[in-house]
This record gives sequence, C-alpha cells and structure tokens, in this order.
Amino acid sequence: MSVSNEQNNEVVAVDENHVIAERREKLKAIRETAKLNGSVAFPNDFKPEHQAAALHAEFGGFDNEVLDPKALHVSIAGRMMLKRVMGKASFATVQDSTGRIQLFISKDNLTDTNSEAIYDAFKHWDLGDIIAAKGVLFKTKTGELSVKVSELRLLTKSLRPLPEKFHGLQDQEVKYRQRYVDLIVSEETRATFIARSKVVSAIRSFMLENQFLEVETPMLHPIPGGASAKPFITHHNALDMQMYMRIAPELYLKRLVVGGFERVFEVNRNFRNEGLSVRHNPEFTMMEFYAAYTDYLWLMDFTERCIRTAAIAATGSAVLQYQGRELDLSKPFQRLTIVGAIQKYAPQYTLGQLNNADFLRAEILKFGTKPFDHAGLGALQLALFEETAESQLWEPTYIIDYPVEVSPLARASDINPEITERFELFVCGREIANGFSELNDAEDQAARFHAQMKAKEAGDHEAMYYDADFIRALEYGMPPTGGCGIGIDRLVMMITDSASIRDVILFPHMRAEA
RNA sequence: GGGGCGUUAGCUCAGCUGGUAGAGCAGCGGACUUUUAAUCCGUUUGUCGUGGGUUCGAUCCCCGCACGCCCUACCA
Repeated sequence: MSVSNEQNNEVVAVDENHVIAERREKLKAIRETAKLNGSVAFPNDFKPEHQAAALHAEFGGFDNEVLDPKALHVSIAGRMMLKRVMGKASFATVQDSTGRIQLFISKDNLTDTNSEAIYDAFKHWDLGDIIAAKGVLFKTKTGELSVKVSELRLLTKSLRPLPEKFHGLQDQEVKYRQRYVDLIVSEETRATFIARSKVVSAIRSFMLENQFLEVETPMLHPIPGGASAKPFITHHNALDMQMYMRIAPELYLKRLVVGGFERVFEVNRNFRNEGLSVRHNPEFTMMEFYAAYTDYLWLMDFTERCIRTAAIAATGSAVLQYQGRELDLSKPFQRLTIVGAIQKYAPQYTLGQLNNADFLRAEILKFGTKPFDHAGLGALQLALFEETAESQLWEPTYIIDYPVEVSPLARASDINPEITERFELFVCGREIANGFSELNDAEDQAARFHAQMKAKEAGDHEAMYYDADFIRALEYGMPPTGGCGIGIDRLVMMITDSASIRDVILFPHMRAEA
C-alpha cells in the first residue's frame, strides 16, 4: 500500500520486543487454524457459569470424599496468571473478577476428539491469555480446590507480556499510566477501587435514606463559582462563548433549594486548574449536599455519621489504620475554633498575640507565607492555624468560626458578624469536608460578591465572580439551609490507607508520555 | 513554580569512585501425570531515558533536556 502504511509498521516495530513478536506469530497460527476449522480466533460464545470466589466459598471446605460423588460440573473463564506444565499434565491458575482458581489439565481428562491437539496448543498459550474451561471440582493432593478440566478453550490471545509474576508491577508510572496492567496483577489495587466503589455507594444510600434527591448540575459553567480556585477555560463553538469547567456545584445546588428541592446532593467531578500533589488531582470527586431548615451544627453531626457509615461499609470497621497510625472514626469528632486549635497545638502563643493583627502578620511571614495585603484578623488567625495546627489534626476535628472575608457564601454568625457559621473537617492532617449555614440574604450575598470583585481587581486571581443569576435566584427566597462538600478522593485515601490521591483515582492525571 | 532522588533486557533488579553489561522471571527448545513463584538441562533478547562535554576509552564523571516519584507552594 502506501508510504503511510510502511511508516505505521515502523512505529509498531519500535514498540515491539521479541516476546510480543513471538505472540503475534502464535496469534497468526491461531487465526489460520481457526479458519481451517471454520471457527474464529477471538470467539465470544463462551458464557462462564461460575466464578472463582464463589466456588471457593461454597466448596473449598469439602474434601474429595464429598466432592467426587457430587461430580460438580463448573464452567469458568479468566486470565491465565500461572502455568505449570509437567509433561502430560499441567496446572494453570485462572483469574476472574472475583479471584483465582486452579485448573488441572491432563490429556486423559479432555473429552474433545482432538484432545491431543488442544493439550499441545495449551502448552504454548501464554500468561495473560484469556481462557475458558469446563470440568469437575476436586481437591488436589495438597488440598487446593481445582477444576479437573474436560474442555479447554483460548478466548483471547494476549500479545503483551505481563509484569513479572512474583514481584508484580513496581513502576509507579506504569501503575498510573497503564492502570489496566496494575489491576490485572495487583490484588491491592483492585481492593482499593472496590473499596472506593463501596464508599460511594454507601454515601449514596445514606443520602437517599435521609430523603436527599440526587441531582446532576452543569459541568460547563458560563461563570465559574462556588469556590475560590482557578478554573479550566474552554470554548463553546456553536454559541461562540467562553465556558469554564466547574470548580464547584454549589451555586447550582442552591438554585435547586430555591426551586423547592429541599434536600439535594450531587456526587461528581470538580475541576481546578492548579498544581498536582499527593493530595491534589486537577479533577476530583466531591459529594456536595444541601438541606433546607438545617444549619452548620446539624451538618457536622450529619457529615460525621455519613463518613462513619462509609468507612464501615468499605472496611467493616470505623477504626482504621492510616499510614501505620490508628485512626478512630467511631468516637465523636472534636470541635475547635481556629483560635482554640492554635492554642491547643501551638500553645506558645498567648491569646493577646492571637488577637494582634500585626503580631500575626509578622509571625506568618516567619513561616515563609505572605498573608494577602488586606487580610483582617480572622484571615490572619486562619493563616497561622494552617501553619501551626492543621497538619496535627489527626483525629477527626471540626474547625469552626471561619472569618467572613474568606467565606463569601456562608452565613455570618448572629453573635459575631466577623465570623461565619462555617466548619472544615480535618482528618489525618488534611481537609476532608467544608460546610456552612448558607447565606440566604440576597442583598448580603450581592455585597459579598462585590467585595470579591474588588479583591479580584486588587489581584486576587481566585476571588469569585459576580453571578447575577444566582443573586436573582436568592431574591426569590432560599429557605435557611445548610450545605457541605465532602472530598471523596481524600476520604477514600483515608479509608483505604492510601498515601497518594493517585492511588485512589483510576486514571490519575499525568504529564504527556515522553 | 522551587528543592531532592530516580530512569540498565518485556518484567523485577545487580553492575566494584571509567575498559561498551549480568542474574531471576517471562520467551524459545528439551525432560517430567498432583504442581503452588513447580523443578531440571539448554538457549534468544539491550541505542544502559535523551542530547552534549571531559577522556585513548563513559552505564559509571560533568552539563542540559524529557519523564517519574517524594518534599514544598496554591488548594479540596
């Protein structure tokens, strides 16, 4: 054919190694044999009726005296992970989505007319091939439940070799970039993502049980809002307008509360155009919920129960181990004010100092952080908290009394207008959740947006935009409401004892491959 | 964005402060009818991440770049 085709072949060749080349040759032979037999190289007519884990659970406890008379016929399929050929008899370990089971394959037991050819073909099948078997359950000499195979088929030829069978996949980069390989060979990785699924479904059930309505709000926003963060910017061609990937669903969910959905929640992705770290992925999952006629005190109780429920659903216990240290989610979560937390974890500061803006400003500079120019006392206290106390909050702790100036969507305290009815939940030194009594005074909200715009003009790139439609919605009247967002990835990190957010995201963001 | 460490066969890893590379697994050939990372015999495979520099000579020393991991910063 053409030049381009030759180029393609060259590209393939660069990626090839002799192992892959051997396998391609085997596949070629398989195709030819299939053609002669009127069959196909990639059949899809085999339907397994059993799975490894269930077979072990149901029959693993019996010995051959029980199993033999039953003559339990099973059919299974999966990836061949181990193969031990010993002349005329062989063992192969097959892995399906539930676990592994061993096959015992001997020419004598194969019922097919050309059993010799099938057995010889099997000897050349590779680790990683998807195979299917039918046979009878029995126990080997060493007591392992196995299938004495009467029918054996190759369903899918695998062209690429798996990682080394004992050490598995060690290269972090490959684990992230080629998660499919990681999942094939790492039980631990599979367990992490199964736990993640359990966490999410437990949270969903918990919300539904508490009369919340699950909703989906836009991911593409004309005005980014609901958080202080840099958005990804994109463009809608037909409308010829700039759009933003959402940084938070908050303003839409509150519009729904205005609309009369008094309890709503959404579990989905937020996108923030910021740095990557062991705790940050550009897209991350939030469970955000709003409940009319509740406040931040109610939210703290509710969030606590929600997290505890999720942990138990995923691990069976509310007492966990995180990075070698016990994490007890069963006890009531602590509550501390920002100043209280500093006093507890950095007792060198006096109350007088903590209420002295000039002192705080100077102290924060010592930590190498520059507080923003117009930071008030509350913001300075918060900055010092972040430097001194935050990372020490191992046991679940709600920090309360966030200053108004850093909480533009939260309801101010009736007692002290400088602070809001807001909390953040810290566990293992990390922020896990953020919630507050919602600001439902449309005029106050408009004034807060104006203040944010001023901050933006003054150079605060993360200050919020003025969202006129959101103000309009509030002007129709939003009932008093409490709302909270839980960072699902970080919660799953905690519950699965994962050190990096990338370990709990199936396909974490990576730089383009070299 | 700043700092540290890393990159050697398909995989897991060795490689002596410089003489162009090894092991195990996988593969290929052979033996073997109860193995468990099967075993035993034989055997193939490398732009030593990449581009420069120093040197008679570089996987090794120096510099740049790419990618990765960790710490740090912004943040959830």
